[in-house]
Amino acid sequence: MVDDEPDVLDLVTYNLGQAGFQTDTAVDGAEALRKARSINPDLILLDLMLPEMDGLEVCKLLRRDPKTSAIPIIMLTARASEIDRILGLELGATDYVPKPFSPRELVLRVKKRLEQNAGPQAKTAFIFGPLNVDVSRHLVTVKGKRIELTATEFKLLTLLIQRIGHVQSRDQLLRDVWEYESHIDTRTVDTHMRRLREKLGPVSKHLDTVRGVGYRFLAELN
Amino acid sequence: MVDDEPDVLDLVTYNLGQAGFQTDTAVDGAEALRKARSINPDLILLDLMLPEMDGLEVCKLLRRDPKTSAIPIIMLTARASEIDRILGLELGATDYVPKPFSPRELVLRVKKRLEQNAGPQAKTAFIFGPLNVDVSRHLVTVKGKRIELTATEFKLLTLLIQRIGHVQSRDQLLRDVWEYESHIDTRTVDTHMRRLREKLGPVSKHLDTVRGVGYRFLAELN
DNA sequence: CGGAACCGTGACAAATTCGTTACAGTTTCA
DNA sequence: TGAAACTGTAACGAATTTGTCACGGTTCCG
Repeated sequence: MVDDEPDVLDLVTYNLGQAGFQTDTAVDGAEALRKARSINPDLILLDLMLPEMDGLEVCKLLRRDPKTSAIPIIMLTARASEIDRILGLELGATDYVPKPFSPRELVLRVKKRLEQNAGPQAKTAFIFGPLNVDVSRHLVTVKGKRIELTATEFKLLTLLIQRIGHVQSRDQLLRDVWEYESHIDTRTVDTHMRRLREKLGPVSKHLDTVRGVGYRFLAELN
Repeated sequence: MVDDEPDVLDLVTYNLGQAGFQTDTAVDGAEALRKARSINPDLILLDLMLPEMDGLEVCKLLRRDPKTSAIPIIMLTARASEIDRILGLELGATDYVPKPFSPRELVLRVKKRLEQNAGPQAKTAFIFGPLNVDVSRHLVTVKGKRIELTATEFKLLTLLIQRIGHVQSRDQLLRDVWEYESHIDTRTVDTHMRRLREKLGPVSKHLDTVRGVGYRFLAELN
């Protein structure tokens, strides 16, 4: 959500959180653009009255960028004129909610919009610096260059990404990637991890070994 | 429990004590916030009618603070209106009990709520001043700087944190961290504690030796 | 006060973990 | 059918972790 009023941000993100959504916030257009490109959110709540770059401009830039052009944008504003609404929608807003609004109504609209998107456009693409992973396309690229992974390697990578930050023990990975049902003593996870790291090159630094525990995918490298 | 009526406080805490719960009390919002942050209770009983800062405000602040945001809050009040209830629930209350109430009913509700929390929503992130510990991410930071702990050190730290304030004997730690099944005479707990303290630096003051008994994690440093 | 128990500390060696190489069986595909 | 790719296992060794021992300072109690 993009809004320069902290109270509104807090109230709406709280309500969305209660409804089960993960949220992130930005207080101005520049931050919004940056985050949209790096996080690739499922939907953006965009206030029109922003400091410096107004919401319409932000919307325009989001729509122009291939990385963000498909993200649904719900515009929020106290502006009631028909011209503003139409302009916003023409510039690419998905929907329009006038302020003041009830958080419940907003949550309901967000829910509905995401349900509509759940089918063909569910989030399946992840970006981490030079690494792009598109799950539905079975596509991994590093700096735009395509990396060929085997089925098992791809499954391992995407599972770690989906559980980003959380350490997965070898037994967990055997259960969830290999679908083993009981504990066995094997080094096969280690071997696949090595192969995956080889193929990914330097971005394999995102694949972190926690000694004595397991592996995890790091969103950020320090 | 937070209430400005001493009779109510005494009655409820007595009944909760009889039911086996440890309790602590606050008579106003400021005290409640301070204690919630330092004690990190399993649940808060919060009266709406408080002097100075009312219960809704306290609830709001508790929910905003990462340290206290996950604590279940049961609201107590003589206010019967639906608006207040919805507002309270929207601000983050877990449940709502109208005054006057039977202490028995309250204890039962507390019990049920705590049982519901015992399973899938167990806490995995802890904050103590500069120290952050995130169990599922296997992440420990001090002043934002990541601290690398070995598997055993991490296990020892998190177990003491989960049993915060309670002294764990060496035998208990050997059983629960090392998974030894019978008593052995060893100094290995002491050694790991030393290593953990070394890595944590000044915040290791939270790791307290109780001579002749064992070790505990202190929520606050005096 | 002195002795015994306790615990922090430094040093060392054994144990464990995991990256790596190599190999062989299985599967896939032209 | 045969070659290539995939997958899992075994063995080796480097790095890290772990546990033990001995010493000495601190605390407690008779």
